[in-house]
Amino acid sequence: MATISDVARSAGVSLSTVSYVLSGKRSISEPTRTRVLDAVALLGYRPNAGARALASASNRTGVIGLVVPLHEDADVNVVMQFVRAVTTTARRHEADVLLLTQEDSAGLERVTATALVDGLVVLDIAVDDPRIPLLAGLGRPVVLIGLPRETQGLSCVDFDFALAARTAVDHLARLGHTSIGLVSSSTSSVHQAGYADRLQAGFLEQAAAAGVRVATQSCDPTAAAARTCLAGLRAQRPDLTALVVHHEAALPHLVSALGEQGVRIPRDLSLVSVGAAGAAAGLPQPVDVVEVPVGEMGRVAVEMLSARISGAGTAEVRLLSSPLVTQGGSAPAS
Amino acid sequence: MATISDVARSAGVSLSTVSYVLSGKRSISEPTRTRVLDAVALLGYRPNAGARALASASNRTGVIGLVVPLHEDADVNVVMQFVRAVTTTARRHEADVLLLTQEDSAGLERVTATALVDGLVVLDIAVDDPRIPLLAGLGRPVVLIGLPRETQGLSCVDFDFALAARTAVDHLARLGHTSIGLVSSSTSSVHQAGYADRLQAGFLEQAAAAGVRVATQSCDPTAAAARTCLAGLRAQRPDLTALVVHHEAALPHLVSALGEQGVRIPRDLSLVSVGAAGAAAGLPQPVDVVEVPVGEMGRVAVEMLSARISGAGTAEVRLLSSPLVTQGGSAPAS
DNA sequence: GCACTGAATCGAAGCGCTTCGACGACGAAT
DNA sequence: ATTCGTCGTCGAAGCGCTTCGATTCAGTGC
Repeated sequence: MATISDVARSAGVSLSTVSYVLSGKRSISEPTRTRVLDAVALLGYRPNAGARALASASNRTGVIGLVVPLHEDADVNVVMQFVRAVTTTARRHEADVLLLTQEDSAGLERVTATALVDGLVVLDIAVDDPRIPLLAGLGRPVVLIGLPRETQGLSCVDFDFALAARTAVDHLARLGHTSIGLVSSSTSSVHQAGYADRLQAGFLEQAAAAGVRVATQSCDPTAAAARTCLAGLRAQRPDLTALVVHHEAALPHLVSALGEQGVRIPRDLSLVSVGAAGAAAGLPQPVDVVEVPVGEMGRVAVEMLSARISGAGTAEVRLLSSPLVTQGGSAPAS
Repeated sequence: MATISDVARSAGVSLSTVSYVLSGKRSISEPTRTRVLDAVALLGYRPNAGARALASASNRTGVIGLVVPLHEDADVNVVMQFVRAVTTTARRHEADVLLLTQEDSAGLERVTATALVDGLVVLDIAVDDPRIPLLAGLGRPVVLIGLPRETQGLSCVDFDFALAARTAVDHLARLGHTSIGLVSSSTSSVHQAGYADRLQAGFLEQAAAAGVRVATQSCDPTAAAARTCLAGLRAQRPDLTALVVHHEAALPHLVSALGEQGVRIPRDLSLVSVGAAGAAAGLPQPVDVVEVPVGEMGRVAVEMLSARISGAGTAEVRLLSSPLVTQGGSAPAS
């Protein structure tokens, strides 16, 4: 590997001149600039990332850490969407991504204390996440994806699940539906993350405001569970004419089950799904959706982190929202 | 952040003594050792990773790069299994993982040339992968997961798909099956990767050797495609009594379709799946499996990379295999 | 008693880079 | 003609660490 002094020698200038050509932090005459750049190209010189980080006043490594859940009941599709958005956005900010798993709890300390990373994006934050004190004590910028109970001094990005539910109920209520069911996930991590509860709160609030009767039921992502879930809802409210489904993995099974039972969407039942992009694609029956903008959340998280790393911006909570998209999944109540 | 000189001052020793206590590369008296370690604990000292890599003779950063496909038709489940295995194995080798996406083609050069990583694990290698010349010219250890046409001087890990197919056919032939179908994936990336072809070659070879009649058909991972695929196979060979399925995503649809058509496994049809771990779990009918040991492949890749980074080992190709596990998916031909 | 060994420690060099303070040269202003 | 400011460039310091002699101080053998 060529070093900066190889370049300096080859171009017949001093070390510092090469550095200034490359950083642009001082003016350099055009002929010198060209000679240096030619030497760089000739030697295929790339500055050593470690040395650069060591020497620079800002002390930045250009690497951000991404902490992902790799346990069983994390939705791999959603995690992958985050990963994709975070890595591509990081690249736009001249940063690379170091991957940490949630299980490697010592990793947070390790990569920040040893200055491997400039900051962290942490996925899958629980309402009472045990890592929060640790993260706060790291002395490095951190952005959480998720909404802990106490957000004082923390940067957080999340989707406004309560608003999404209110939007869905409002839409259905305006169509004349007066009895609406809610299907949510039954996995514990989803509940620890709190967003299921926030969504349900929004659902109930808007239903109360609109005078809508409700039924709620959790569901596992299997065909059998979907049938049981539907039966449970009907037992609670035989007059159900609409469903809000907040469970991307169970959605296909629910739609199939409805199809098998001869329930036509939207004629017999209106259905609104709240879930990650693509979750409602390729289903045998149409559903309306409020899309959880997973990629957007990852993008915003990196942008916030990047700002904080460069000293700009302060801790803030950003709740994203997205519109309900009708695609034939709902109809006026008959 | 405390530096090594803070520790030295606090312990009343020289810089180098602290370094030797921490690395164990020279003998240090017990009292001094203790004083230094106490100071380290007191100050919460963690050596700066960049400085360490810069100064050390080995020049290692303790970071390996992992190049993953993030495009649409990559199976997220499989990718995630690789990621999990690679990160956990890397940790056992004191390394962290930097994530690169396949799309970021300049990334390979960037992270190696700037000495961000000590080596690379590259997933999803195509038979004629355009990155191979680039990877060879990097001057850093690289382990490929997949099997390119030319493996000269390259470290590769893959599953022996041909052997898996021969195993499956042999198993079925011994049960008296004389007409066996093969279902494979139709996505182009699967074929570029070459393993589908290797599996098919093994399938045909063993079938010929055992005097078994065959039918082959590709399939998309949807319910409709599964039905079409089965119809296609029956059209080729109305007497089919067994199926080898090499397509984890289509497997559930195929099994459902068979169930709907009243085909009982294993009474009416024997079915062997070749696919990633967990792909055959939770199906409504039993299937036998030859498991593609995705996690194992990731583990072996990191182990090989780790050896090459520390100067040990030479380029080699490792083909893993795994046994056929019978779990009620096959029965003697009637 | 003396050179000799080995254990324990230190000082200094240097990894590859950034950055600060000089410094010479030159045109503008006085 | 002298001073001043700018521009372009250089040298040296230093980021935090590892590592290679060198040094000191027992302890050993003769």
